[in-house]
Amino acid sequence: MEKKIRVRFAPSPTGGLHLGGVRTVLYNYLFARQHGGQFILRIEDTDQSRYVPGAEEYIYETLKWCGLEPDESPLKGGPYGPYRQSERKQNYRQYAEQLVREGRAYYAFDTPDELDAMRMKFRTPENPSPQYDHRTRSAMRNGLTLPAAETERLLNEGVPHVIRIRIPEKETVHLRDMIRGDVRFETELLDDKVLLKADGMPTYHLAVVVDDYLMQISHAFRGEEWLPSAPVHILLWRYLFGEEKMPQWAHFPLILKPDGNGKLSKRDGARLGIPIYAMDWKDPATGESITGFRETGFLQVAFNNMLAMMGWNEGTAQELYSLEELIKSFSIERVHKAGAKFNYEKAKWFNHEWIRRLPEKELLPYVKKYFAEKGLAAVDERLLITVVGLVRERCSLIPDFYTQARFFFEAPTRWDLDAVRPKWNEQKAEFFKEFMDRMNRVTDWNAGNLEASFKELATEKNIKPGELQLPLRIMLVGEKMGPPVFEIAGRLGREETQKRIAKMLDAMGKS
RNA sequence: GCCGCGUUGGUCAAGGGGUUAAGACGCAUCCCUUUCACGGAUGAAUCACGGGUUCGAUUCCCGUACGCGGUACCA
Repeated sequence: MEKKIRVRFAPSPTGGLHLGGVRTVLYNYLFARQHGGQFILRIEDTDQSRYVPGAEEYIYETLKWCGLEPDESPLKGGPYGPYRQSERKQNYRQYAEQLVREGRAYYAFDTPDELDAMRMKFRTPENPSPQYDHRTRSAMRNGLTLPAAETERLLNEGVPHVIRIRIPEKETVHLRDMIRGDVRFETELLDDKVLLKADGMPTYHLAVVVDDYLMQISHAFRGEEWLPSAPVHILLWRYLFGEEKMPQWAHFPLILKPDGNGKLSKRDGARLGIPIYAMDWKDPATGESITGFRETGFLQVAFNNMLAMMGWNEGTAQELYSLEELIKSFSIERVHKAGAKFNYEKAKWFNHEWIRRLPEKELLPYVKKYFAEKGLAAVDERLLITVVGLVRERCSLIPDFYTQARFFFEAPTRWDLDAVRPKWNEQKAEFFKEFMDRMNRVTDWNAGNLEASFKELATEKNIKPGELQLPLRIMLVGEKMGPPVFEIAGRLGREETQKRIAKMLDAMGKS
């Protein structure tokens, strides 16, 4: 019988969630949904010193905004809880001690200073960072070098100590990665990683293996930065639970800086003026804040779509995918091996496309919320719907709706008079005065009728209608932008249109 | 330094022994539109380098270069 599909995302609450992190969530989520499996959120908070207040809540909020809510999490609970590693502390020690008993790990009593001294002592130009490994461990204070009675004594006296894995000397560890295929590591080059820290907390290495086992994780997907430590995890699986029970691994490529090289970092956001976190994040310690895609005006569907395409491609020309479509089409095997540079222009393009194709009812909440923030709270909902339809094509971010449509709700207070003046004359002023009057005769007020009336009068006056359209636009909008001008007047209504024409005519006369 | 992973236009990428080497973003020109966009058309621009293997290599193999990641009682 096939193993149940259970995948987990395991962030540490040490700050906001950047793009790479959210993409890992997305891929995990897609895989789980695609196979009818469970998506689990586990919080890796074993390093209490780095815990940032609010970071965990931020993670929940991000997942919620992205629509990627887990089936099991610290909030929801579930059959394999707790889902916060700090609350599972008591689980880990027994496994570490089991390894010691079986000769696969050992106690180490070296102080931080002693470790530094060792690294200094063995440092050479060829080896700038000496490891705690089979070459150096014999020179350290640990269960392998100390007499058994001495180790026992230190333990009994409660001397601070850690437990380190004892890496075998000459073995080749094979990782079968769903994306990269067979990756080999020589244990000769691996170091004796700490498994259990002096404070009794496990390191990531022990915790990930124990928790994946206890939570029956079937597939373990994470960022490429974990690839080098994969052999340690494989060894732990072999010693503790058996490699046959080990989840299948996949290591995702990194998301790189838009310019230059390197992993995308939070600094790049401020430097380049682009969002790199899903949502705004304010570091409570430093006060530093990073803008998010949500606040910049991205749609949930577009954000997910953009993220999914950074590192995965179905092999067709299709680029636009809803979450549902992604669930159908996604496959781990088609995730790239190489990292991708983040391209903000393309990200905006995705958003633009989704703004154009999303049903109005789904778009409206975004627009309403933004309008409210800008002090345009009490807008006529029906007008808003038609206006959204009218301007959506020219908006790529939600705030664009405000610049593109605010004039439907507020009369302009300033006009781009320079655009009008050069060709302005008394005859045109006359035209508009008469046109205001003529408008009263338009029985069925709509764009088409209004345009007909406008052109009729222009012909009578012997003026090219085209020369009058720009001034009319400036009167209604204030600047050279927006949908076709008669469409605007049609939505504005007779009275408001007349008011705006009169107002600018007045301003024109004064200047 | 060592280990690991990568390398198709500026960017995201398809392809994978014989192709005019898809497509998208961005850029440029033109058309449409007497606004700004959308849209349409066209264009510039790519297989990191060197050796093999082969009738033939962008594709397979080996090197080199370059980039990235790791090398913590961080995750």
